[in-house]
Amino acid sequence: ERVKGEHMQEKDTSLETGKPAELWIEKFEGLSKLEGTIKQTLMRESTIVTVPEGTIIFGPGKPPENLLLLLEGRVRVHQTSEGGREIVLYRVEAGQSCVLTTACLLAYEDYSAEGVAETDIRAAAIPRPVFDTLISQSVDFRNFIFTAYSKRITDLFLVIEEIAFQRLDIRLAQKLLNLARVSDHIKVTHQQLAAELGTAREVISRQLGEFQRRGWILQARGTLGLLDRNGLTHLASLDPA
Amino acid sequence: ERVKGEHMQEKDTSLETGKPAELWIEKFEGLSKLEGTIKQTLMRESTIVTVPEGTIIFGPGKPPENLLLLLEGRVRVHQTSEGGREIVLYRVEAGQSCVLTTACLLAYEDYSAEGVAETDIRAAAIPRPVFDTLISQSVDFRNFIFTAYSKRITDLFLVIEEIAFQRLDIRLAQKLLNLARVSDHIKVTHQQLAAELGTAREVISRQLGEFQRRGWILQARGTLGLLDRNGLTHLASLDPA
DNA sequence: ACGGTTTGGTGACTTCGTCACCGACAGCGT
DNA sequence: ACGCTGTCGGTGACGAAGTCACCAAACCGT
Repeated sequence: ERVKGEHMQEKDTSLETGKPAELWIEKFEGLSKLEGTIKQTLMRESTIVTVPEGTIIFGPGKPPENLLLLLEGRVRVHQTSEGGREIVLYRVEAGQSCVLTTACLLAYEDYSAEGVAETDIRAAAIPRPVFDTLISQSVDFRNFIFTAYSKRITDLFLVIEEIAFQRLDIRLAQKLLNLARVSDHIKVTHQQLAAELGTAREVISRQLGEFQRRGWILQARGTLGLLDRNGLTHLASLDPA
Repeated sequence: ERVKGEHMQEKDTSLETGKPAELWIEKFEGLSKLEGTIKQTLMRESTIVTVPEGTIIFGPGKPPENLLLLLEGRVRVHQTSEGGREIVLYRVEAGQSCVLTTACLLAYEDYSAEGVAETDIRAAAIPRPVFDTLISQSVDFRNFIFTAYSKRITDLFLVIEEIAFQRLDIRLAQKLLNLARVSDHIKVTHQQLAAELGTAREVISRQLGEFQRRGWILQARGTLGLLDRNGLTHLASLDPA
């Protein structure tokens, strides 16, 4: 079950190929305004890595030794309880840094969270020593990192507020709308939705059944289609004032 | 209801009084090994502040402009939902830094959490510019800060795991044992316990009623006493394997 | 085509959250 | 002492959510 993808394939585009160094730094809002020399250090000392979908980037017993800056793809960070239940904590999108890896770099203590590549990924890997240098030399880099930490923390606050206080049908409706931003057709199993919301599969099944009875969605094995966005939107906007 | 304690009373012991500067740095495990010059900067540029119990240290609309290092006392960080329900996110004890204040220093976005002095507090306040200088100049200070962030994040992971997956009676038993580490007599209301665990007061009342029926505790208005630690301990150690 | 796995559907039951309401107690002013 | 008021806690009824056991249909590899 546990997909043990092989380790990252390192590839230094600036040295091994004749191509000009990729200007990936510009993809990061917080990094684009770095001083020129800092940018150069960053480009020179970091490596572009690619990892295939499904790879476990970090997790219990897998301390990452690099800070990863995501260029392409998406990483899901989730936690699995003893009872086998799972909850998604947050996602890291392209253009963001995967801060938990730094948290682990400084390896305070064991954590039970795990980071998985949800898609094929391209990322810039910054070795610990370089990270340290950059932090000490650049205000902007510091801001970038601290901002990333803050975002994670506030994300977690949100998750806590939702699982503790928000009704499940509302959260599910929100999640569906979110997943359906590209297309009305979503490819996801009940089990996956349960993990997204930190609940049990049966609960999702029943709730989706209700949504279908109301004509909001249409279910099929492994997929579901939105029929009535308005119905969902209305429910999703309901607050327990 | 909302206790709007007056603002911090600043008091620079090293300048205003003839007393020798307090060696508070040694109280912090991560700071005691700082280089001498860094320590001096820290001592010189920071201020000792005291705040009375009940003061709201930071919260929505109250961006803190200092990094606080707690010398004495305890800070509770909690979140209140629209519906008026409350949950305790974590606590900052003496010897730790109140990282969320730095998170807010870099003011990523609004957060709904709030920090309250649970006891009278003495803390060293480090202004933003000094914080920046220290971060850039000292590896050890960086580690201290990053470790603090990591701890908060892993704390939040724990909270999420508990509210999502753990039975309430088990969590309550654990909380009671935790509160009763000094004395068998705890001074706490059902409402407060509900906030600790992110649930409703009625649920706590019923659960405590059950505990009492089993002879584990004895209730009185605003307090409760432990009669049978073993019973509680047994329940608390029950895992949903 | 076969057997195993994944997916999802269902009923019965427990636990938890919500709502409405009530009584008991402490503090306080007169 | 008396009543007033706000806090604290108890309770019943109900709805929402999680748990358990089990089954059926769809899918997959060989």
